[in-house]
Amino acid sequence: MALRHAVLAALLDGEYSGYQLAKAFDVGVANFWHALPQQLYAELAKLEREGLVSGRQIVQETRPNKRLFRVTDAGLAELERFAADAPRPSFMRDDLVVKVQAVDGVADPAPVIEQLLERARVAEAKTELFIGLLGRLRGPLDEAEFLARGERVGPYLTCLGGIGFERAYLEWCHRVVALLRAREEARRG
Amino acid sequence: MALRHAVLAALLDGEYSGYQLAKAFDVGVANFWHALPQQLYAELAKLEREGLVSGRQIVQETRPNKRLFRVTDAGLAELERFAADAPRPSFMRDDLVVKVQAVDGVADPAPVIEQLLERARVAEAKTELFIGLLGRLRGPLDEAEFLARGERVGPYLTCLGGIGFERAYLEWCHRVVALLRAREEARRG
DNA sequence: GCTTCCATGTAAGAGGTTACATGATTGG
DNA sequence: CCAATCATGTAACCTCTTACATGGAAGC
Repeated sequence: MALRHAVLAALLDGEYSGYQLAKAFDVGVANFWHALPQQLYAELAKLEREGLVSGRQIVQETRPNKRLFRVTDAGLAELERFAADAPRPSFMRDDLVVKVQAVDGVADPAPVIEQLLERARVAEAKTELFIGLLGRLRGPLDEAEFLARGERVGPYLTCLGGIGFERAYLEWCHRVVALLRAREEARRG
Repeated sequence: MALRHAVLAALLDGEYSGYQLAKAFDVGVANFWHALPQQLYAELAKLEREGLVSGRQIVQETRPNKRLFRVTDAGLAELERFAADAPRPSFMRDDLVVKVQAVDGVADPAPVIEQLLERARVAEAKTELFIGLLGRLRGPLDEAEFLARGERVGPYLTCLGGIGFERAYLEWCHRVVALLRAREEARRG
């Protein structure tokens, strides 16, 4: 039951439609939570029924109509309650890590190496994206200034976390690839 | 459908019971996948029905009987197939990150700071655990030697990844805590 | 005596993924 | 002309979590 809180947290930035949220929670982008569009539409409907968000219809002519949502006072109270709750520990569940764990049980490590390289490219792309986002968040201020006196530092901090995570992942990918290649050469040569 | 592959990967090390696997996939330890005991018992039963693992009963006198499982040839083939499959991207889903994202929407950041400090302690404890595990995995060899010529480097590599991840998380926790505290002081003073 | 460890499950419910459905508009 | 973007959902399915159940042995 934390998707609801992720949605509420995202809506602290302003009004968004399900579609816009879906992009923010997308596979390639999501710096603090991931969810599919279907989940978001369902969750928004539920949150609205419970009075934690309120939506208003925007009639558009050249495009489909949309509904913009904002957090209600009850929603803010729910977030406050959530923040004070004991967090459930977060879990590692990553296909690629399982493949590396199993890498010396399989005959051919080549596909794993390929996937590590692809994941490294993804990490680099995400990092650049995040760095751009940091710049937009902090506006004209420099980082120290923004962090000390900016109004909304939450997204900035999670973005910094995302960069740190991606850099750690990138380094690991490179290290594992170098090692698997060295072992392959040793085996053949 | 990746829990099955995580189980197969874990069983590459030798024969284990559901109970032993449950400890390895436990909340506090799990360095490459997390799962609850119930999931593992169910998954092992399923894997056995499908012939990917085979179990043998160990009758014990002072303790309950147990079943030890090992990977079959069909299981190895399944792992091989899995390793070559396109990986599904791994997702960020972490309560604590959501709380930080929302931290400037809530009145009192104190509980979030407390949780970040606790998470930092967990990261340190896990890191020590992982370092101990590395030592046991590499045995008498030094790291370079083991990585170059050791037989089973998969678990070593995922453990290195776990250490890198925990260190990144730890640094982020410290940074966020320092910042939130500075802002609290500025707000009050 | 109380807790923890060993050892294995069942059942119900919450949460997440995959597949499907619709339809105009904008860009290459 | 084909693909992507905008915009919102439903339905079926799979996975994961929570709660419950059992019972002896070893340690404090």
